Amino acid sequence: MSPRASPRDVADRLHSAAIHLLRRVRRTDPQTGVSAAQLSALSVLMGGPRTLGELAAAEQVRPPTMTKLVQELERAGLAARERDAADARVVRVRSTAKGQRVLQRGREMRITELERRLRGLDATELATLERAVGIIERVVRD
Amino acid sequence: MSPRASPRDVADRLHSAAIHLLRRVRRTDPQTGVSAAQLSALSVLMGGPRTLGELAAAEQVRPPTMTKLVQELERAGLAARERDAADARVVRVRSTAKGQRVLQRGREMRITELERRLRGLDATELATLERAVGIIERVVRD
DNA sequence: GACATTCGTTAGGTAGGCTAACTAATATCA
DNA sequence: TGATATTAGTTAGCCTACCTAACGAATGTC
Repeated sequence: MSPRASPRDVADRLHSAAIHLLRRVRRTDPQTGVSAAQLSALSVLMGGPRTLGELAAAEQVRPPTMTKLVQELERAGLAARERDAADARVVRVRSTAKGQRVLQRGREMRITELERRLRGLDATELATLERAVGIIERVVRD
Repeated sequence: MSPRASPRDVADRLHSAAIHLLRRVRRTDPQTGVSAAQLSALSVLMGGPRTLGELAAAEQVRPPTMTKLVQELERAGLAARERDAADARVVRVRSTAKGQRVLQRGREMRITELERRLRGLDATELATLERAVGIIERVVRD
């Protein structure tokens, strides 16, 4: 067994790995027609409508950023906005059928390369990755 | 035990986790005065001077993007440009001593933010992350 | 010497992020 | 009840990071 890794070592390597991973998948980006930020927001909406604030929190961006992003999605016909009946301040965002189709297709193109590489892993490694992803999401969400 | 995750699911969530992780650590960048792109370019220059084209290729961006980036680095005194003696078309870029110091410090701030979050994990989780990072590095390296 | 190629820059556009300041709606409480 | 505070989202304005197209200057080729 290797000596126990310090949080600092893991942080350093995790950071580096994340950069390299994203650079890798980014290469196929232009072919998808949908940006990473849009895909990511759409995937949150797959779980059902969200208020703009919830979306911003889920995506870990500020509200004005999400306002713009949703405007883009709306213009592209991928999402729709509705005022809440009970509280007229809130804006409810939902993905359209088209949005769901595009998400499916765009996501596929984006991660196909990554997926192909993961196929070479054995079940144990895959399970480790899965657990790690859960930990990362939790740690980052905070 | 949850049903075994498919490579596709893991790829999807891993991709998403990487996006969120980098968004998070990027927030400390403004305090360093150096952006992520600049840090990344600087780290390439640590390996010695590069032509602008080589830098662009290494960073997987187009030449005009790198032109601007290097102009910023130069303005900040972090890198220097020199015309090649043999071929007057090429521009050779090297990092300055200040650039190297700033790279070190900026990288540290990013890592520290992440590290702070990892401190909350127990030993098992940290070990899982460590193994996962190794797997990711191997998978992405190709 | 004419032409093609290569390297880098300029010009102009898009997306994605931020803060500050605003409007509108709702909640609180004297 | 009416004044005040809080909350949700938008607008305005700025920045960085990317892109393509078009260009100038230097070099290579025939």
